[in-house]
Amino acid sequence: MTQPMDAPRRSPLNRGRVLRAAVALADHCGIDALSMRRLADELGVVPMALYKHVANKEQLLDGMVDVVAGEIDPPVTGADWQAAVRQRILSARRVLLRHPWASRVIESRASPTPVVLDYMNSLAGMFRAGGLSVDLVHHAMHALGSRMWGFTQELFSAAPAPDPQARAVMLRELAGRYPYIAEIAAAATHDEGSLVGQGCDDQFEFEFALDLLLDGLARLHQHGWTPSRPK
Amino acid sequence: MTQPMDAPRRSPLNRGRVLRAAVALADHCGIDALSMRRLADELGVVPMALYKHVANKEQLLDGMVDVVAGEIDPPVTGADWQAAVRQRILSARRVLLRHPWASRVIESRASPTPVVLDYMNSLAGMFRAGGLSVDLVHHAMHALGSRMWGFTQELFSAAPAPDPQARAVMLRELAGRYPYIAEIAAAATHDEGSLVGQGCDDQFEFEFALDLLLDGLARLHQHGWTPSRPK
DNA sequence: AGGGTAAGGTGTACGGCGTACACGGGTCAA
DNA sequence: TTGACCCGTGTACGCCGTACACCTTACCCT
Repeated sequence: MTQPMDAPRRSPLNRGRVLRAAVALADHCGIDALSMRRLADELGVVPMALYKHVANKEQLLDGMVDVVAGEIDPPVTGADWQAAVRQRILSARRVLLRHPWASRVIESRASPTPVVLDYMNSLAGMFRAGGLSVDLVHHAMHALGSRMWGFTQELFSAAPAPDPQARAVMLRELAGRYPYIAEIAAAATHDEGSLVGQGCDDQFEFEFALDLLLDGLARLHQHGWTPSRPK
Repeated sequence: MTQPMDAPRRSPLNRGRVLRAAVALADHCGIDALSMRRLADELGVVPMALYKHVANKEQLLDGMVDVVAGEIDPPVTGADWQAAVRQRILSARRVLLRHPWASRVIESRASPTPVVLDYMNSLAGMFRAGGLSVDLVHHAMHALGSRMWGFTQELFSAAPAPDPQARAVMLRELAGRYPYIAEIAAAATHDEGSLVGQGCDDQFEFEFALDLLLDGLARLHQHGWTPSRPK
């Protein structure tokens, strides 16, 4: 009499379903919309039910990072280390662009999960395979920082990109107090779109900086850099 | 009868006092402890009183960033651009180390305040004074990213730094799954302290990466880099 | 067959948060 | 005297994460 057959008795939750639902929710509604209550709603469940599968919200976020880290392509083989690292990081970037919330969440993690360590370990291994010394690899990882995940800070990315006329006005008053920023913005708007943040090609900027670092590391490596003998 | 003289009728709040108190509170108790209620308590006032001086918490955080940005030394004069930029950024770093919460807050701002624009503008001006093209300065600013504020992500910095014995055990099990991370950690611990995050000298890592970028930019500049002709 | 155990979903409740809104007292100009 | 204002107050709302006790269901062991 407890209607055993009309509702197909939804399959029980598990950690994987919770994490995937959380990623989907963050993808669609933004990370700020991700609350335990909202996520539970989305899964047709009461908030406290989630705590049977994740210890708390921090661990939920850890798990979400694992999900996106798992989407990064494995390393390519048969290329020189610089190209291989470059490709891998650009793959990470493509993943991060699919999950715009992820960069902030990655930064906010207190300690790395095994999946995150896997990625970092494999990246370090690619440098090592190219012959770089342990010390140089160490510094390389630090120098890359969050860029190894395919994102850069994008300080102040929220440019509403107004119409051309309003933009010209804005540029003019910018030029008064911030001439150097204004000239950059002006140059960028000539080429493409709007103000800084949209007027410049984020992908180009990312690759420019990545190559600056990788080229610099390659140069140090070629010249036999050692900790005691900088440059 | 309303005791007009026993309590010296505390001077009225103002935006500056609110911001300075917020900075002090974040310095002492961490950014997570900074709530409007707690800050109001600290100022001997009711929470809603703060809203007469800052529009909301976001604007409070903006103001706090302004306070710390104001502590950065002005540019030095008479040095070549590379040394000048380097010194300025290292000054920013010293400020940020005094306010450990600030890096996260800076990253979280949606759009720059005038004070923040001042700093970025002046940094761009230093590059320009060195003769770099507008485009190269543009890319330089992006490549620096948050590093222009003197910090790097410090992904996963929270290493409790246990005793040497426990560290050895940890290193051993690290070596099984993450050999390349383990060798870095091992090399770093030989030299100095504990695991990654403490075992390596953050200041050295920062300067290494900063110089890698600045040297790379200098090289591009020397070789007459233009947007169309990379490398 | 029966009873114990464990897994997994529920309901209620607590303390904290940011902040909208109406109010009150003080100061000062008209 | 009156009224406008500045600026601190009090109350209240809706959100958050999550502790804790509870109930149902499924399964295993005797």
